[in-house]
Amino acid sequence: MNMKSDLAMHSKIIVTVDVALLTVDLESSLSNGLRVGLIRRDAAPYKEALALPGGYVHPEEDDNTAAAARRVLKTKAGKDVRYLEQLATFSGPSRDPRGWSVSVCYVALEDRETMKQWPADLLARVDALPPLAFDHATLIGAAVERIRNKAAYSALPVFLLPDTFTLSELQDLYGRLLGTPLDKSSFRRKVRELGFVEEVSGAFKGGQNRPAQLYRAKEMTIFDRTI
Amino acid sequence: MNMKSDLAMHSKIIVTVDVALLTVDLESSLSNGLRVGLIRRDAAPYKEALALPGGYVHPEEDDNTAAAARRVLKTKAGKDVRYLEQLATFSGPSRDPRGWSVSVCYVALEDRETMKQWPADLLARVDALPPLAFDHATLIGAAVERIRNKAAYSALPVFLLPDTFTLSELQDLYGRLLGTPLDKSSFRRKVRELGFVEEVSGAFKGGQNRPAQLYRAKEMTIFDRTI
DNA sequence: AAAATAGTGTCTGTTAGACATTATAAC
DNA sequence: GTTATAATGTCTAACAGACACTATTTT
Repeated sequence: MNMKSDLAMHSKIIVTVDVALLTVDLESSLSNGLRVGLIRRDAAPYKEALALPGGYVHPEEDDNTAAAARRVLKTKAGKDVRYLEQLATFSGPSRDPRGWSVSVCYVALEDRETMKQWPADLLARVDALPPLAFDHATLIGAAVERIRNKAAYSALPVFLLPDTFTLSELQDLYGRLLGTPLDKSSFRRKVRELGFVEEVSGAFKGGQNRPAQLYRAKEMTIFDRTI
Repeated sequence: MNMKSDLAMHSKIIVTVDVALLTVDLESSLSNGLRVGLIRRDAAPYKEALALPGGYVHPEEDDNTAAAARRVLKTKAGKDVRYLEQLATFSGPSRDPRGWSVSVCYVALEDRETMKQWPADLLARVDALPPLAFDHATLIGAAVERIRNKAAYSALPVFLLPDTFTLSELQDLYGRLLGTPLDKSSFRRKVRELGFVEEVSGAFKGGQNRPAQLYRAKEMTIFDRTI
């Protein structure tokens, strides 16, 4: 098999990116609160169906697939995403009815406040997904698993919270991701020793009771290498 | 930008797979013993240069990129690989002189005995790589990092050993991957409680001294989901 | 017996979970 | 004061690292 025939075959492959944009709703008490941002497709295939934001890679425009993913999100959400990480690449002859396709899938994290601008009916609970186009339910499952796994040993979940947050909110978030309630004392000990947050001096969040100290993520904690 | 122009642009993208086939040489005392299987390219670009085994995805033949990676390895090594895992996808306009390219990269693990059939001069130490084609040095770096990270909490490294092995060999391997000598007693305690190996009853490995019990990996320990 | 490696036992400092206590606000 | 949540302190059981010890082979 020579290169010419390889190239001939190759040209049939569809190359896209898809992004699982995750956020968490700390209000909802049922389920873990994880939600994913969907779009409603305006073209075939799967016209009118719900799907992850995604699209073709544009070689003239995109410097790599991560840039393509950022461009797609910028188009759909109107702003740059705070955190983007490559998840995995899905491929095969039947996942896209147009033909043999490769989709490089990314996970993005955004806090609930920022996601307010996303249409509420397109923010689906990840544990109760509606029917989705392509194999996007599978991608979301992989994205959720990735973020859950990382919650156990990294500071990454802070991207799911606003710029400032209380330790109780952070604990609630980790508890939801890990699927188990955490002990307050142990959690704070851990957070202190890992040292990825710092007090916002003098800033408190008040409620019906004792106000809580606000914290922010320390500048450039190394969360992960992004490719 | 309509779909037609998208498709037109899209057809320029080169889709390949590359495989970092890793093994470990427990004899070598200098370095960690990790080695990667290379090939010498027989066609442009980078003709005559050293590179990872890889090639175009064949839509007619391959059911997905993992199948393409297995096919490439089968062609180069003549046998099916024991362990294959998707690593990451690398992309961009300049990593391949032929044009905008996407390479889905895989990590494969094989034991040293099996790798004896690989030409010795094409088994490079990962900590002293020769000049390589494309961005393959980067891919190898990512592959090594992945395997090192997994060594800390999984049974995956057993694929770097022959079917049967002694606990001392297993400890040596983990120590090399983790970059630190491990305590014999603690290591055995851990291996016992994780329970991913079992004795091969009556089988011992003799040397200049007390023979060591041989073990094998238990059938279908779950190492990881492969996509 | 000496040498070398396999394999086990024990001690101890650290840590994570459980839970009690104190602190500070609203009402 | 009561109530609610923030924040800290203390106790304990489990565990990991260090290291000593025993076991079994070759020479």
